[in-house]
Amino acid sequence: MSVTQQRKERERAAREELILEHGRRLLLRDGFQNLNLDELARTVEYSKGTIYLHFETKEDLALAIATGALRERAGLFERASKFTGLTRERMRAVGFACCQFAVVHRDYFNIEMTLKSPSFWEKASEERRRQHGLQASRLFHITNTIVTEAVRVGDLPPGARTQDVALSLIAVTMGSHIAAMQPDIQMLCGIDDPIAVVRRNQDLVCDGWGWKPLLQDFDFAATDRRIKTEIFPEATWCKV
Amino acid sequence: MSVTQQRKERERAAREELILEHGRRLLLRDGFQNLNLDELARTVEYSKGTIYLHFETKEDLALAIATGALRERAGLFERASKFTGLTRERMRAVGFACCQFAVVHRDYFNIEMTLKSPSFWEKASEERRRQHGLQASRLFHITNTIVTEAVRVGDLPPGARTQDVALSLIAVTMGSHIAAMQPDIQMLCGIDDPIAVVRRNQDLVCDGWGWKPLLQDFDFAATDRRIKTEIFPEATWCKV
DNA sequence: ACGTTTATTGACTTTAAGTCAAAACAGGGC
DNA sequence: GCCCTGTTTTGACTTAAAGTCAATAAACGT
Repeated sequence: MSVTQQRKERERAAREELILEHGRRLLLRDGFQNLNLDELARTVEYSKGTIYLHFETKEDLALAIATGALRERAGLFERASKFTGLTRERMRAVGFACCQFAVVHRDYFNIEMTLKSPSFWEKASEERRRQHGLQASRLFHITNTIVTEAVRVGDLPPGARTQDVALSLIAVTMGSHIAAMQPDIQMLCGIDDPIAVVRRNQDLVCDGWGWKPLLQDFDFAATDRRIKTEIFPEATWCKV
Repeated sequence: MSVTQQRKERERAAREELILEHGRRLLLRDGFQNLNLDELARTVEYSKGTIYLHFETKEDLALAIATGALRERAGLFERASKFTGLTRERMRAVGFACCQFAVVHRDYFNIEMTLKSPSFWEKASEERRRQHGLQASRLFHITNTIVTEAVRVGDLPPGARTQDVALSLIAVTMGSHIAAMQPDIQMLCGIDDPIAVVRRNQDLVCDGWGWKPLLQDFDFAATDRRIKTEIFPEATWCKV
């Protein structure tokens, strides 16, 4: 590839990044339905036609934005997985990463929900769906690796299928994030700290599997302090 | 109110029911975004204007459909809550009800997800939002009542806040339904029976709270048989 | 400087939600 | 049965926004 072509490729990538950046802002502000590509075009100071040179459809754009966020989340998971300690402490660090992400991208889960419907998914391009799947499996594998290690060292019962453990953690985390953010559920359940809800529910599921050490047998507050100090010093939301 | 007015009111209600019925079918087939009110008008053999005499916006219609489904779900919960036995068995009956609903309305959760975004919610009418909240709180109270009873009789530790227990069950159920229905997660986790995933995860959370009797100490297969026989004979999906 | 290729544009097409003036209908009095 | 009046229903119209593409501008090589 010639030098000129390389430069053009760089410029193209920079422009795509610019569109994604402003797109993310508008998507979070307005939701997918109300995201207006004419407005986005005005904002990034390119024509709508140019946006369509990068993204096949509005859904394609939204999926690309979501994938970017997912990549960032996977990055936090990776940092968390480097935490040293008992397997349950390491899992806790991943849970911490998940909350850190939720705090920084407060409304990301609303977008993620929009994606889950088949009628959305099928309007995005093949390639972008692949990219999204790639990041999703990164997240899964980080979780699953720690679970596998836990079974190996006997912190989890030998009968537990690792994917089932990972799945239960994914499900409870997703569900807790959504539920704890709903105003009506907040009211009914008297929630004042949604993040605390997510972490408590993750603990419940780990305890449910009999993942040692159980909540009652160990000082996880100390673990949280270490996670915060060693891995996520930027996590000002964590009061430990 | 005159006899004529009463008849007109009945006819109006019947028409609304007709619109909701066909609306539900099209909404499940096409998703919210692709639901076409011109097509719906043709299907119910009324004009689009008439549909707008019943519903302020497309969102309003979709919310009404969702509320109908929620009402049905609450009905199943109510039936389940009449089950006699230990508190954990009664909770299990409610979990069973939830799965029964999920089997009958396989794709309902996709719709429910669409609702959760503020940009959707704010386009529905005040009254329909109230109705939806009403049904949601019915569901919550059935769950919460059983949890309260469990704390009272000592099946749950006295320290547990009942809303926290209820919330964790709501969250894990919601999350499991969504996660277990996603094709990519099914692939990664090797899911062949999504309903089994939901029930297992509900058990994990109950065990996590220390809700007696724990899974390992009791024959819940016998409970499931009783639930099926006594409350949900129509639940052919349940193999016990 | 000039022709050729590539990149960008925004006016245009299309689709579908939402509106409302006009048409159809129903009920009651004669 | 017919007309008049108030109510219901309609579907052509307005509007908004996604997506397209012929025309234009910029970049490039000679």
